[in-house]
Amino acid sequence: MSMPAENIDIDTNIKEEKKEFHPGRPRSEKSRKAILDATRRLLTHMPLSELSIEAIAKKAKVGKTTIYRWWPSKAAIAMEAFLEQPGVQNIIPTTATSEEAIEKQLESLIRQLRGQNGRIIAGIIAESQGSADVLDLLYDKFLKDRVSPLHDHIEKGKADGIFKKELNTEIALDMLVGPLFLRVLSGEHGIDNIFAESYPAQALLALKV
Amino acid sequence: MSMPAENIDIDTNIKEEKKEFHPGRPRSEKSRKAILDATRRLLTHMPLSELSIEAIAKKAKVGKTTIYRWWPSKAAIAMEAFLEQPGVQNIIPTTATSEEAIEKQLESLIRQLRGQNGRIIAGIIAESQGSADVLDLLYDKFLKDRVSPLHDHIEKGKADGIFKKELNTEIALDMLVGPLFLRVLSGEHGIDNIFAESYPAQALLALKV
Amino acid sequence: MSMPAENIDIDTNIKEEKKEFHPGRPRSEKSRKAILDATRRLLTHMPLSELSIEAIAKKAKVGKTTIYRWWPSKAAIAMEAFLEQPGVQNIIPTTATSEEAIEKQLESLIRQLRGQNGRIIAGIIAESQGSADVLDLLYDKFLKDRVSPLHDHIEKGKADGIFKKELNTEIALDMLVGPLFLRVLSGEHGIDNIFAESYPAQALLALKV
Amino acid sequence: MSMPAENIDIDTNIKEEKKEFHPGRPRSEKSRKAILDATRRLLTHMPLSELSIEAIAKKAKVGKTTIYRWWPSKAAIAMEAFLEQPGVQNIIPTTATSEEAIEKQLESLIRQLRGQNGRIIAGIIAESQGSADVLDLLYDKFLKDRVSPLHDHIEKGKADGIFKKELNTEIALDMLVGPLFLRVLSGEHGIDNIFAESYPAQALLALKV
DNA sequence: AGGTAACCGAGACGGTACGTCACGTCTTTAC
DNA sequence: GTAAAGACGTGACGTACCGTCTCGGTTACCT
Repeated sequence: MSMPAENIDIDTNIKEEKKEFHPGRPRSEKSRKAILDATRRLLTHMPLSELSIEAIAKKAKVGKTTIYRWWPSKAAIAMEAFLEQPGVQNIIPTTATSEEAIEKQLESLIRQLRGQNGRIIAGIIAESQGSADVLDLLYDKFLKDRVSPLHDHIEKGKADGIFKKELNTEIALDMLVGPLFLRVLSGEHGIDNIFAESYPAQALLALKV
Repeated sequence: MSMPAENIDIDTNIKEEKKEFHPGRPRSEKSRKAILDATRRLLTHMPLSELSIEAIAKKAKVGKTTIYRWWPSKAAIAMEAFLEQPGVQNIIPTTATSEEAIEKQLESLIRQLRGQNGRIIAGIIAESQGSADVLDLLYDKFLKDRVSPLHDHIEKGKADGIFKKELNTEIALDMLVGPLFLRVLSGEHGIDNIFAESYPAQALLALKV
Repeated sequence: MSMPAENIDIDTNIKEEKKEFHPGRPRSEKSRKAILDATRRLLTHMPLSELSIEAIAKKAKVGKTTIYRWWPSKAAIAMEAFLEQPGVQNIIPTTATSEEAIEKQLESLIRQLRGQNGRIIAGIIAESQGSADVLDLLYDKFLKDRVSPLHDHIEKGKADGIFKKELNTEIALDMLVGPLFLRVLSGEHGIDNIFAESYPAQALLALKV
Repeated sequence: MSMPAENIDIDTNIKEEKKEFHPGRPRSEKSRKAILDATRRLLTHMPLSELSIEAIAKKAKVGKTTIYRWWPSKAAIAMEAFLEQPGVQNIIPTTATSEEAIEKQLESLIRQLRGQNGRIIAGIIAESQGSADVLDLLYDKFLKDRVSPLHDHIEKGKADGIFKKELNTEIALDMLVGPLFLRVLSGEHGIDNIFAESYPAQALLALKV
């Protein structure tokens, strides 16, 4: 994965402690939820490319300005709507062998990318081809947490003599996740049952000596 | 690769013999070339998503109708402009071992997908997320010829005992080409020199026992 | 009526005697009829403004070039289609008093301008507002024969002491035909039964001492 | 005149008192004026039939949407541009004999329909032949106020014994205004000086006993 | 009989304008 | 200061016709 460098959000922790003074009317949580909800609903009927900010605003009964104030693009809204769903949070398994860790992570990814969810991510990948910002967003909000951990496990597996030492780790990483995204981008029959069940084991098989 | 089934054009051979009569003014080869050329030029300055049919028409000094008469979408124009370039024709190596054949084919694919060309294909993949027609186009005009041949070589390699027998051929196919497209979609630093040189060998390494 | 000056077609008489040599294939009478017929049919469904040359060509199974070769505008086609119909030929009554002649002529005009036919003439008048050629056509092919004869009868009526001497003949002429065209241009309820029956007498009433 | 029945706008008076709340950005008076002004300027160079909404938008430096938001057709824009000019407002003379009132009204109409203004109205009449909406517009915004008042004066004149009792009032009305519109539609030499000066008296002459 | 030339149908061509859609911004009142 | 509403200028969409052109093929008269 040749993705952009990390972009640590330094404010994240501070926010909790320092109650900054914000004059004026505070952001409406109701609107935020209405926007993300409308987006999710609309994306069940149409691909991200056909989704328009105006349609979201209308469905959420919200001014367009409110959307533009808080999100830079429809891909960003879709990303947030996607991540807020139950079942897409990424849980990093604490203790396990490299092999088990990779298998679990691939299973988790497959779970997150099947069906409707996969189509959202596919849409965001599509949008990213015309905008570096969306590409960064995709990496920061989705890939970083889900793909990077695999890197260390591959290295460890190689050190432990389980995986082929000659494999370039970066390329091995691509071989683990490449097929996944290829399927996600391949339309309706993307990640089918057979693939979902057999892929993690098959991927490991390729790495093993 | 879960792509649509082959769609053999039974007329292809007949076309050469049977000179069909087409009443009316014949299609202008000059315009066809001007359109593809303008498309190629414009795509060096902008991604496919920003390319407009109107801009092509203007640059090619051609009516918009002429474009719509012959191509169903800007992705189709881009595909044809891409394929017409020297160096993207797919040559299937005649005699070779499975291993060599796969290596050669991967090298060829990498050559075809580096730099500007890769960005065109990435754009077409992006467009395909909103239109099944474009997805079919991508398969019929590009993937079918370049990816399918690998399938047989994987099977042969497995039968010869060179590749791991436990590998599902379909999935192995995805593992060969998935990383390639992942890089192509990853932006500027997509297929770099290191990847280009080491990938074919690395991919084979994963398949081998 | 302030219409353009006469435009005598000097060839008209000559044509009959002098059989000019026309090399090449002669004009197709079949096509001519098909075009006028298609035009008439289409004009029952749509106003002249919505009629397109392409629609005529398609309906008449004729090349567009054939139409453009023989007619300068769709108004000209409509005019010819209109005039070719039975019942619109103008017959000048031979002997009569001024009063009778005017009455007959107005009755004839009303007959020619009622219903569907009126809508065609209304369309041609509309087209004439953007093109002097169509205005000339309207005068030469339609108005000249039907309206000018009234001029002399008005003068004669004034001389005979039947009509008001103070009336300007030109203006009186406009007063005779103005209301007719006003109705024709007034849409669906243009020339209704009441108007059709009472107008000639009413118009004469206005002129009489 | 067989025009649609009156369509009294009952809200007119209320509008002044009741300040209706209109959420959102208010209509731009600047754009409205720019559009009407551009239309007026363009119509001095070309007939209404050649005027395009796009040309207006370009000249007025305004989006096409802004035009379509407020006007249903180019005829409607032309009508508004026409009516907003000084000198085309219709002033109904308060006290006068039927004869004087008709004469004044005809003089006023002639003033409003001479030259450039007449060509605009002619264009609108032309457009109305393809669209009932434009025909209604022509009646509601122009004819109703200017032609209908004549109706009552004709009746009164007949009752007073000044005008011929046998005249059908509707037809008499057409005889008063028919010649006017006939001239307006007759092109460049439409309403000339001779007509303008003599017509009102001539028209009355036709009605009088 | 063959040559010549204008005709014919079909339909592609470069254009212009259509009316619609969505963009991202701006301008209003209300909270 | 944020929010809903919706008008604004912009630009691209895909379509309909315009009037012209370019084909192969037809139909007459004149050598």
